[in-house]
Amino acid sequence: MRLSKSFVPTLKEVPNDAVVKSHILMLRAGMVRMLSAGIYSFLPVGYRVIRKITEIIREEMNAIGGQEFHLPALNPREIWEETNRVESFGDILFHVKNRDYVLAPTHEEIMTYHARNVLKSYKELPQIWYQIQTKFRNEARPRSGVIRGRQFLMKDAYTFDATWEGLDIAYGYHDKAYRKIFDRCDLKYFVVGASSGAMGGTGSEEFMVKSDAGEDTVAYCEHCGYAANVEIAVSKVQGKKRESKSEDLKEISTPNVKSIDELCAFLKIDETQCAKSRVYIYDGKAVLILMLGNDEVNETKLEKVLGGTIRPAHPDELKEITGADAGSIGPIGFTGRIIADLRLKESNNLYSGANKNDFHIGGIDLSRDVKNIEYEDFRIVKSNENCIRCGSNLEVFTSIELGHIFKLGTKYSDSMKAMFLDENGKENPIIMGSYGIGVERVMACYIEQHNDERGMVWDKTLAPFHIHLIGLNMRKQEVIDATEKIYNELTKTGIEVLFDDRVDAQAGFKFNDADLLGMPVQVIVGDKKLKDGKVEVKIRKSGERFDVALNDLIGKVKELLV
RNA sequence: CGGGGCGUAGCGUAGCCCGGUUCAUCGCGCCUGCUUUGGGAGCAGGAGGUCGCAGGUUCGAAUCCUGCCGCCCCGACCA
Repeated sequence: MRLSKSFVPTLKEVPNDAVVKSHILMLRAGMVRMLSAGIYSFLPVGYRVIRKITEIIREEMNAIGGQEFHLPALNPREIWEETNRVESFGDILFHVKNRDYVLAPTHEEIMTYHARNVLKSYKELPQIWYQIQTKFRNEARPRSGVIRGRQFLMKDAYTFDATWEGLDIAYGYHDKAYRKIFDRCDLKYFVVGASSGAMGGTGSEEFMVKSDAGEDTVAYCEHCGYAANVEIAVSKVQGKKRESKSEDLKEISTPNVKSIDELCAFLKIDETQCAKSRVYIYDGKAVLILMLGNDEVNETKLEKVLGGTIRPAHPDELKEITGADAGSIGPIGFTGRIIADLRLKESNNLYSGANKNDFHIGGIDLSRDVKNIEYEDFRIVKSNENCIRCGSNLEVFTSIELGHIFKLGTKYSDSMKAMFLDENGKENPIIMGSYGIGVERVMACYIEQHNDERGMVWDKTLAPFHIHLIGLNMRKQEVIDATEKIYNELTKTGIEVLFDDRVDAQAGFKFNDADLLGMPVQVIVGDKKLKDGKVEVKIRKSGERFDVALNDLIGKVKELLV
């Protein structure tokens, strides 16, 4: 492709609205342009990367027996009514105004629609169906450029099996295929196993990439691969040791002391001698949660323990329930259910609120003084705590979800009546799985992981072009002749060349564009070196440059691109 | 949907607080000509703006007020 005739609007300055590295670089390199919040156009260079990614996905999906579909984005609303997802998606689902259609946010319903009444016998199963297409979701807040959009490309696959064992096999295929895909894309990723949530399935895994632009907070152990969303993550953390002698309860005047830090400063004690109180309302009743020191309550864990939705008590409720305001609440005298974090198990000599403003109580022995106390894990795991599995250091960071594989079970086949007959002539719902990959996210994550201060750094696999050919002075006939020849010969051998043949661009301008765009190998042709029959080759990743004789160039380039 | 920020030429910006001969600034980019040609060139000339939109206050509004729209960030939400 010749730059002089191409639309590659590179930018020297960083556009105002871009914050995330990958977004900035994609804009600066002329790969994408925004049309509206969360809606992006891919320009020629950017689209080439999308094509490379989708081709890898396609190859790996085909390798496990996947069959590619092309499905409508415009769907009759009534199909979505069958699974009640018009309601469950709510505002996320785009509705067409002048006809009863919705824009598909995913395609379980449509695939199931095609499966039902057609896949009727166990003999026709299993099947793996997939598509790589645009999805539409009315995200309340699109963000981070292409990473969370209202319109985005997704590879989604669906499996149809006659048995649960078959589903396990299909799921295993996808797990392997996904690892191959992300490995081939040269992404550093990790896998978070999660027990299924609202989807009602029996298992799922998320493929994640560490990134500041991420939306999920994850605890990860580099050493053994333990990874869990911080909502459910656990670590090995020391509890408070029970001291040999329990002191007597004592009420202490603590004027204007509200936080644990203030209490520690006031009494000159350590935070690990304090039990922090939090009151939640569950099922109309108040529950007191005790945490050691400044540990935060993990509300997801709490909901799991209690078995339903909770909310923090309002300030006026606190006063009514405990007789004190936040900051002076504690277990002594609290009449409702009390659950303490495991770190506090059977602790004594603790300080906590007195349920009386401006007073705290010391010498609390949970075993002695708090009857019917329960213990559960409520902590939010923090960085540098020890891995629950291997004891190494845990890291806590935000991540982007690249892909998700999911054992759906019969949720959709049940509600949409997609049934098959088994060997015994008995009718059963088809057992399904669903498996997604965010295509733009693969691209954004790659850029997040492969860039330097000069721009993007592509490896051959995903690079929009293999070679960036630069003619330094395109007014000189010898440079024109040499670059044209190189361009034609490289192209002929199947190498993808971006040819900077612009006449009016300065050398420095071209170098900077080439570094920004980041093709793996640059071939630089100037009249000075041409006189000696040589051109310069630069390796983008290492910055290394060397001269190559014109006659050896094709061979050398091929060698570099292996 | 809550909180915060922003909206001036293709991009990045000054001016806004304190309305008026600095009122539409500057850099990059763009066009023409000449020069230059291995790390975002030099000189000369030039094009490009409903100051997000709509009202209002005022003799006078980019500037003050109200409403709306758009974009970004934080939060809520997220199969």
